[in-house]
Amino acid sequence: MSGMSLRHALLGLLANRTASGYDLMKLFDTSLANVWPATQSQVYGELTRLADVGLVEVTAQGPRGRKDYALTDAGLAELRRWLTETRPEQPRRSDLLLRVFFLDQLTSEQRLEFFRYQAERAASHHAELRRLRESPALNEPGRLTANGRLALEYGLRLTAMQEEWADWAAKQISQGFPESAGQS
Amino acid sequence: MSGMSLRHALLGLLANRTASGYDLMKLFDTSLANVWPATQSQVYGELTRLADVGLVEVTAQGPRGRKDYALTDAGLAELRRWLTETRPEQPRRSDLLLRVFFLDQLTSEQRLEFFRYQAERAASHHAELRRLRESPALNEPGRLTANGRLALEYGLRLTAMQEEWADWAAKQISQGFPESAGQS
DNA sequence: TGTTTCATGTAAGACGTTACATGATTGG
DNA sequence: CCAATCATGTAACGTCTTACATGAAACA
Repeated sequence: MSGMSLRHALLGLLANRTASGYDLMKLFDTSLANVWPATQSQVYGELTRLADVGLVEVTAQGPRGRKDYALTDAGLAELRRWLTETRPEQPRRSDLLLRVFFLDQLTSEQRLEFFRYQAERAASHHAELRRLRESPALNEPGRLTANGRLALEYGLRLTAMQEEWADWAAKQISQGFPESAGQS
Repeated sequence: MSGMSLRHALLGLLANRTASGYDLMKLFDTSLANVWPATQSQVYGELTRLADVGLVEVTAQGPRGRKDYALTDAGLAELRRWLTETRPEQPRRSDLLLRVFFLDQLTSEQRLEFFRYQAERAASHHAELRRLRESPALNEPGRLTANGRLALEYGLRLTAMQEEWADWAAKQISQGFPESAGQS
């Protein structure tokens, strides 16, 4: 009962306009791809559950069994409650940092390679986000895009920091730190 | 079959010294708490599975049914394979950025408060990590602590960046961006 | 003798992923 | 008429969390 963020992502998207499960899927693959990916399976399942508890409702049926969902008053209230009364949790698990803890299992050369790769990957991710910032989709006015720019700025700063850190770590290692622990 | 990082966390810890499930739990609660938390339930279950596939083995039985586990040759090989032949994935979901996408549901005042809180929280997390850096546990020599310092530096840079970003976003908002969208 | 610490295990449920399955409609 | 797109749904499986359950040994 702690997370449920997929649910709130759906409510948030429906606050803008009504949409079908199919429409919502596309939004997850485009605007929300970098902050909260979701699969088709999840979207349809959660929409049914949301309708069951009255946070959304089907307002129209289209061709091919299409159902248009809209936010109910209860749904909007729940969205605002989530935004104001609950606090975001930062992610606790890092695949990257876990590896860093066990890096003494490798040779200095391999450790260097590890951080060089991280620096490179962060740099290319950063470049990708810079391209996204200049893309036309982000520069037309609109609610989601205004907020999206704030999120994008986070990504730019994060990837910049990651590159600097990896460079720093590589330098530490090439200066013989930590005392070349070697294998067992 | 993609992740399995809990498995590798256990292998990594057992590369240092043999340990019981109980010992490993304590290590998860201390050294790995900030990079890969795990519950008692998970640890015991995964240890049995690791023994089943021969990556670890029980080398001694102690009082109270205690089992000491050690890494096998296959286990060490798997640990090194994971470190060198697989690439870390960065986390894709952010509870924080998801909220940012829907912030237009709030008033400017509430949005300001949101970012002020984020700045504050990042600052206090940063301070906590600085305290950890000066703590005696981090300053005795040892394999895990040398690597831990690299991970800690990441945390310090991350929290610093988060505070700067939140301050920046608050400033954007107080300058009337994005054009005070208001409620529906 | 009683409490704390050590020590291991199982079960139920939420969430997420991948794959399977089905079919209508549109457009060339 | 055929292919792509639109559109929804189910099933199996893996991981993680919370809670339940049990008991031996140490120590005061």
